[in-house]
Amino acid sequence: MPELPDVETYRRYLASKVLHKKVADVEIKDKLIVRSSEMSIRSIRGKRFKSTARHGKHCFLELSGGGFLALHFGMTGSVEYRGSGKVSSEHVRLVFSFSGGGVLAFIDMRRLGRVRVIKSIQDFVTKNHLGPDALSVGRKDFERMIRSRKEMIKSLLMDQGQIAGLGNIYCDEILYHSGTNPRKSASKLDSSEIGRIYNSMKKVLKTAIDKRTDPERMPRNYLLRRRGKGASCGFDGGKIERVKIGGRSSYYCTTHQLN
DNA sequence: AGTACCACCTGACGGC
DNA sequence: TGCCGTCAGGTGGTAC
Repeated sequence: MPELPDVETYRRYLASKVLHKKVADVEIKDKLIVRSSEMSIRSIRGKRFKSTARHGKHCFLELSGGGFLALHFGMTGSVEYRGSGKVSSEHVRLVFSFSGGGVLAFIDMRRLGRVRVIKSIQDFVTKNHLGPDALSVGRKDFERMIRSRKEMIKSLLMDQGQIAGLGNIYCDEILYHSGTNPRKSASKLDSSEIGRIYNSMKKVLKTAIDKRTDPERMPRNYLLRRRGKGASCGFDGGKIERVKIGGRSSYYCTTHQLN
């Protein structure tokens, strides 16, 4: 479930579990997810994780001696630390074991995740054409970006090259809160509506991170708790409908998002 | 530039 | 029970 709030939750989890521990061994259980040389991944042996960072849906662990381990979770990726014993999942793809005990596993059922070693986050962001992080982008830049495009607002928000971090679930959530039809052309949004989208984006992301993306803890009226057959809007009881946008299922309220 | 597909992957679920 | 299509919160490529 890895969009920005999930990845931020993983980042905090990693910061609390694996910092400053010495990596005693690295086990690559699935070569498919390793997207830099196996050598570079193996060379983490003997190093420590110094700090954590995140940009959009990418999580970074700084390595002692330079460089970063970059994690991307695809559709089903996650990380799990065990102080003792083994990680039980049958989809463990990569395992770091620490001196003095403990293991960190990268788990990914669908194998769409990617793990690599990089030199600098800045270069990585540039090379991968990532836009500014959705949590740090400023209102002015956000509005300029929206106004420069004609595509459907949802597709635009999903585009990692424009803003990094938003995926299918949270784009729907944000537009549901701002009362914007997901199919509306970005260039047709006026300043006040862009402001509503911007504010919804920040609020939704912060709420999700605060609740650690646990659906049970999220507010009842959130759309992500109402995806599915015959659901009704948490604001006005309107009918929630599903349509395809950019090939992805999109849910919206046929009452307050009709514009 | 915007959109519509296809591909990469695995698994769950509903219909017959 | 088995098979089949569809769907799933990601990204990258192609072609019109």
